[in-house]
Amino acid sequence: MANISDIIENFILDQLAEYNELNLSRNDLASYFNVAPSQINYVLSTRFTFPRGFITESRRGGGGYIKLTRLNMDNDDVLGVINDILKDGIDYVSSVQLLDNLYEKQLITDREREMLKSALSDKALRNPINNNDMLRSNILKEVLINIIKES
Amino acid sequence: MANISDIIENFILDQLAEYNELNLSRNDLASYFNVAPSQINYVLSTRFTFPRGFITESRRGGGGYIKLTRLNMDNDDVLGVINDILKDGIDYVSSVQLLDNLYEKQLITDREREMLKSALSDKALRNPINNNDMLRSNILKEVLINIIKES
DNA sequence: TGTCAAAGGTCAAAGAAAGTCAAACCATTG
DNA sequence: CAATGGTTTGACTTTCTTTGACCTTTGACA
Repeated sequence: MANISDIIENFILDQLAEYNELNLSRNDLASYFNVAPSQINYVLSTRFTFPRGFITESRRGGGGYIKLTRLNMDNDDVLGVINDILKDGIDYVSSVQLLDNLYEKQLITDREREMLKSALSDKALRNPINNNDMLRSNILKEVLINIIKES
Repeated sequence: MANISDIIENFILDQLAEYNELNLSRNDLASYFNVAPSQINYVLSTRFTFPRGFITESRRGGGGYIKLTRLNMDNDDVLGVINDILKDGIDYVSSVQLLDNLYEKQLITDREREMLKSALSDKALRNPINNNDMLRSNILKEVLINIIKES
């Protein structure tokens, strides 16, 4: 239990205790704990995962960073939906129903719903190989994650 | 945000806040921030781009200058942009810049911008054949048409 | 009119992050 | 004690930034 990954995990959790957002530098963190930089990725990808309620964004190059955000777990139902539709795609009609649902729950506005309907329409997604349902669910998933991130 | 390019970007945005036009001297700016003059070009070409609603004109030689103009985009222009920028696909970075632009013009909200960024991310669009740029522009097109219809 | 200094432009190399992936390592457990 | 699965490390990749050397354009003025 005293492996360095766990220690780093706790360190990060500590930092995160006060705010739901944390900006960290992979190199600094790595050298602070005297580990390979990629170990930070390992910790993030095994501990701070989406199912556990975290998401990360990052930027490379000079002034790069890794931004870690803790999701608000009040959004359990949305989380459930995400993992459901994630599985095997969703057709347009169902996705509209889903959007209506989110609107009813006041998780998205009317305008947002309409925008997303456009974005998820077969016309928008039209492409050579017909994987629209899968594509739709991927897009929806990213959007939903974004929504619960913001809230 | 520890990189100088972002700082220069903000500085310029600050200057630009009041008017839609700004005349700047590459050399002066560069020496003010203590960077290579070409860094100014870098900032301009990565931040003050057309999708973000800017154009630059310049003149060399004695009394030379760089003139930066923020485009004022109304609904009609958005249509133009649709046909222009989106014609043969758009990469993620440019599409984000376009969304930034629409946000600045108050045609979409911050939240809508973030949602659309998610929807247009490579992660969301990931698919066997790599036609992300085309797909992205199709989606964006549908959404923008929808927005204009509403307003 | 020709020359030259004063701009700005271009491009490629170097630098500064973060990401990926596989091999080596280690700890648990049947 | 061997198999399994989680850790740790390091080499290589990708992305973004910074710098500098060299190029082109322009206007002034001898």
